[in-house]
Amino acid sequence: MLTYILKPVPFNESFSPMPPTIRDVAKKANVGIATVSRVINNNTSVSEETRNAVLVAIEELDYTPNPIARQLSTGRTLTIGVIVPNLTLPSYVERLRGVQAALAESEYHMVLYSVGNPLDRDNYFKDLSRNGLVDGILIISLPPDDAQAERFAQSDVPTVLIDAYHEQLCSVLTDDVRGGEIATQHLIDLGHERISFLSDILETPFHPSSYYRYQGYRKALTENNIPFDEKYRISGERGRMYARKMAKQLLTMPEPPSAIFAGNDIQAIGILDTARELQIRVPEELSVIGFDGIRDAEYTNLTTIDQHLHESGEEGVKMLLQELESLSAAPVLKRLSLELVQRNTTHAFTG
Amino acid sequence: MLTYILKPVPFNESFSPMPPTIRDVAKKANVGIATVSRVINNNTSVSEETRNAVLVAIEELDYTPNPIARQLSTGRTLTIGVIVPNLTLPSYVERLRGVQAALAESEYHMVLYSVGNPLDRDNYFKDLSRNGLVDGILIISLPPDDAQAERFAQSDVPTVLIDAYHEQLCSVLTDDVRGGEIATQHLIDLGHERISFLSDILETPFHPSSYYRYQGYRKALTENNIPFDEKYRISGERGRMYARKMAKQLLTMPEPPSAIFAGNDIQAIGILDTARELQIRVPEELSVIGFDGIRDAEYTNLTTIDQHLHESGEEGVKMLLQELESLSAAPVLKRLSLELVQRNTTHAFTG
DNA sequence: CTGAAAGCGCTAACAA
DNA sequence: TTGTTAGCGCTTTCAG
Repeated sequence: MLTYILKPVPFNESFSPMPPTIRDVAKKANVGIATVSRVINNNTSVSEETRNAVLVAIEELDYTPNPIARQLSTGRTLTIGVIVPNLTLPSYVERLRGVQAALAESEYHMVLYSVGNPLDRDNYFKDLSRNGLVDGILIISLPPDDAQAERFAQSDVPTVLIDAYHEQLCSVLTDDVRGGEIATQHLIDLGHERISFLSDILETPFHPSSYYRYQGYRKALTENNIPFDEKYRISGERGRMYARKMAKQLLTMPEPPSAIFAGNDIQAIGILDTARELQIRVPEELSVIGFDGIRDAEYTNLTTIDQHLHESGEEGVKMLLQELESLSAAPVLKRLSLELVQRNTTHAFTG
Repeated sequence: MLTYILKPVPFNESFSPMPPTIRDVAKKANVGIATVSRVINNNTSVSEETRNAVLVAIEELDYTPNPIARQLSTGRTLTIGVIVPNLTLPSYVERLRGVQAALAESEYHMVLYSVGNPLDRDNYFKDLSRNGLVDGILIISLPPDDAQAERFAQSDVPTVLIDAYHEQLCSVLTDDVRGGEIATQHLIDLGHERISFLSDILETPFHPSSYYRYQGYRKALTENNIPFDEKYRISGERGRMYARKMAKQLLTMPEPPSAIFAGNDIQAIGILDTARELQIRVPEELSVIGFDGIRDAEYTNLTTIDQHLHESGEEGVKMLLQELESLSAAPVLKRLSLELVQRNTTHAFTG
């Protein structure tokens, strides 16, 4: 019999371990729960008097509406899912900063889905647009394949790609070909002709931007009638350490380049390391230009192509918020501008 | 009458814009929804036969359980909220990387609550532990006041501080005093006596670590019978540019320091900028040591005190996950080790 | 081993 | 202007 009495434990008004619900407020204010809901949601159809009574009850109970219940009821989560490769590269972080800054001014929160391997990526791509966990999706530097893009496009969760492209989806992009061209042209303008291109692997790219930058490099050479020489092109594993090794290979060959265009800033920094090690003075004896415009480029005084990473994040959010309020059909594409930032690692060719 | 017929629109089996629910699966498999739920949750009390039927139905309908509904029902969200200052400082990012890495191996997701100003912070501190949006909270580099800490401690959402301390809460900490001592001792060991301490403002600290490091600096001086000279201490706004200015002030005075201990790596890098500008050779003419062990320190070959930022994030998660499965009462405190990383910016004193 | 039914806390018709 | 009620999609007793 005791159990019977113990189980329900009703009306324990004095001490409530559970947070108050809308029902508690309604009871306290002597109104229906719908009225409380109206007050919470600023619905106009509530008399000033009633509203105040509810407000007082809310205050006294220190009540906060339960977002989960709200989400289930409305179908909106006020959450944006951001799918991003593990924060290994500074460029991802910088883009994320932009996303965060833009999202801070909206009513949306940000859930970070960090991708460590292709499987992670595929899982997030597959589930996130349909499990109701997010209202919108932002994908950074991870190009979806056709089937995945189709899935996103079909789903009713708006999706925007940043630094990735698919014809079916909205995207914020950089013109990597043009960037590669600008970088190379800068070196040519300085009088260089033996110009190397050092990057990560172009053939089976995780992400094709290096390849596009390479195309820009080739284009600039052609336009200036400088023959392309395969021996000045080198590519390998990603990362500063690998860049060092590649740079060493480049700089120790018989007729070394007088300038190197690196696929990204980190690789450019690796080149600077090697130059120091080999006692090659930069920029007097060797010009180096990077690509990205990460903060480290500033710290190391690296000349680079700034692709406005922060802005890419902001623009992505802006685009997504627009989709969110007016589900437009056609994919929008926004190209970001590029900027040559001259610092201390490029110099006129000196014999 | 038409409206009557149009409203319900039942049994539109052929094309369903809405994702399938547990009820659809139950219907298809000819079982009750409870059984489907059991299968989803790997409850053992289901016959192999029934289980298979359900699995097939799930497969055919391409069904995924709705996490929101689940959350409302179970009260668990499988989400960890991470409150972190705007990702402005590299050290925050590095800690976050650690958090992300550790969380990736758990079943939890990560929601980022980025704090731009004290108001943001107070709001997150106030609401997050009781609105049911997260199962646990990780706070990075944001010390709560007594009332806030009390609130966290009372709430049933486990909370762990990283790089912040309060007696009421679990925390992962660095011994900044000891770190300051190690850094200073290193310079003293190299024969330096005119040692500067350059940092952000100590008096009204947003975060007290600089002050603790300063204490370590003083302690080391005292222990080595080197009189402290106020003119060698300078502090000002945070950031590399301000550090440059402060360094200039320090290095252009009559009897400039032969070594500078910077409150953090970014400030140390600012000092290196100024040294270059003033044509003071580092480390031959000036030794510089930083604090933190961010990646930029590696890039710039900076000698520094590595406080294992990445590990702090991992440890924070580990601690939180423990709290999550066994709500222990007593606050746990974990101190991280410190490491002097000697690179190329410190050198024996040369008259 | 299985199904019916009662919530989880809220929103949104609908009726009054 | 208000209250009643029926869900949102799931988990979890409780019977059977």
